[in-house]
Amino acid sequence: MLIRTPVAENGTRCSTCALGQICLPVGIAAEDATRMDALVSERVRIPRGKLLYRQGDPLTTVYGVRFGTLKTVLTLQDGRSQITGFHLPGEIVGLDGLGKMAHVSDAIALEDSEACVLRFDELQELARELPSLQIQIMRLMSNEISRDHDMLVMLGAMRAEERLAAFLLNLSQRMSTRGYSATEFLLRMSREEIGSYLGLKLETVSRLFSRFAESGFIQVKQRQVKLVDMDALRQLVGSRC
Amino acid sequence: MLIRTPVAENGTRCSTCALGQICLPVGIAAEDATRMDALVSERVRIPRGKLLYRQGDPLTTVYGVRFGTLKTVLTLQDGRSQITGFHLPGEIVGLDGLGKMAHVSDAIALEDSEACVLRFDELQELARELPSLQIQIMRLMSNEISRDHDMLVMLGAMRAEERLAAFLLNLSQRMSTRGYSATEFLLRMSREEIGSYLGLKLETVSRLFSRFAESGFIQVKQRQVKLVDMDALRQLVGSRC
DNA sequence: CGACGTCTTGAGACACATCAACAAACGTGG
DNA sequence: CCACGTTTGTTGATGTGTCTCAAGACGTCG
Repeated sequence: MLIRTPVAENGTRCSTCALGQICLPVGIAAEDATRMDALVSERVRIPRGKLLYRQGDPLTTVYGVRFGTLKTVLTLQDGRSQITGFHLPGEIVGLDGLGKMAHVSDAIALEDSEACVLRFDELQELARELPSLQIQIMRLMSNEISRDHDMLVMLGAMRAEERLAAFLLNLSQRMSTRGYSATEFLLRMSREEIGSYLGLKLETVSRLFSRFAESGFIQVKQRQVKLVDMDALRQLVGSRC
Repeated sequence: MLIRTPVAENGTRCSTCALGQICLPVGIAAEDATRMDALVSERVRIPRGKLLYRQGDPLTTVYGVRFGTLKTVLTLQDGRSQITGFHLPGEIVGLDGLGKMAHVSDAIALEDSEACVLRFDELQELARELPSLQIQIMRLMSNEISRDHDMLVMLGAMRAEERLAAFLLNLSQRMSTRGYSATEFLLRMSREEIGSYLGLKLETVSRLFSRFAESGFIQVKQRQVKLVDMDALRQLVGSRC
């Protein structure tokens, strides 16, 4: 259904990828990185709104986001759903399903996106030979656990205002790591999706945007946001995250 | 501060541990499991209320709970805190700090407990030689991510009643895997701790217990609970988790 | 026995949800 | 390019689930 394209002989792979300092190759020596190139033999394009994988699908591959943005969504039987993450270039998605060898969430593109396909068995195999890769995989998973715990704090202990401020600051930080402006960016997700992620309703999110704008913390025009007073936002959060 | 005891030459180790089918050795062949014995050269006792590790501590070891119950807590600068997990025997704690090589939460004993000390570098080393151990570590981490996502759904999309029902069912299931009764058990945590975990106040938790008891779903006497009508609880949750 | 921590229960407050109307932006096909 | 329907976002009025504050009961342990 999705278009899978083999990577050209001389195409960009891990060892030459611009995301090298964010993605899987972090901390891996140049000579080892070339061995990782064999991992990425194909990529998938995911048009906006389409699913990369679906809850329950057998898991044989995980994915590295190459460009675009994905969301991962967990759906309850009664139809209620929760977005568990927004995924930017350089992030690995699908790791949550490794334990069951089946995907436990849906992954959906928020804009036209592309992902590197990583066969899990090959990844496993190579990790055995490259200790630094093994460490990096564990580090990535550990960081995801740690991020999830931060989210638990947000949902469990913060008020709506604090959650949105933390969300904006977190996004800002991630955009900036990827070479984009830390203060001005385009939200790829709707108010409803932000709400789902933060455990709020879209109306609440919308009101908060308006309130933040009135207070002069941010400027908003549709999905284009500009963080004007990051310190004020930080003060709202009061702390880490 | 905590008492660390070397494991006796002929003491119980991984290959002979009763928790073998829950803990690290899952899926590892008998002859390989004996090699894991070398990993567990000491154990720690954590008396009730004491910390096993603290947010910010450098991470050189992770821990396998041997008996007792631990909670992991994330604290914000303003003092608010969130319990990110309750940990029963056979569970590995500390994995969330691997990425930063420092602990990102406090681990505190809810009752007198004991944990196996696993040096991370040794674990890493052995995982390289035993592919099945490498897989098992990844599986454990993946399961933790997946559990955290389930928690996100609870905190983001469920009402108080549903959260408590899901909590009780989850605890029931975990007790039963460990050979305890699935319907009758002692809560090792206070109402306030349950509340912190579920993103609720202790009064709300207390009221819900009373309400569930009135409805005949459960019987409660202090921390002793008996699940009388599990189907009713499942219906409350309406779904998975 | 008294002192302390834990739990229960009630009354009232408040943050966020719900319901509803409208406005703005977007996409599509003529 | 415009007209149209659809999706997405804004804002207001009202409702409600959970929190807050408070008092008292229970259980535990010195």
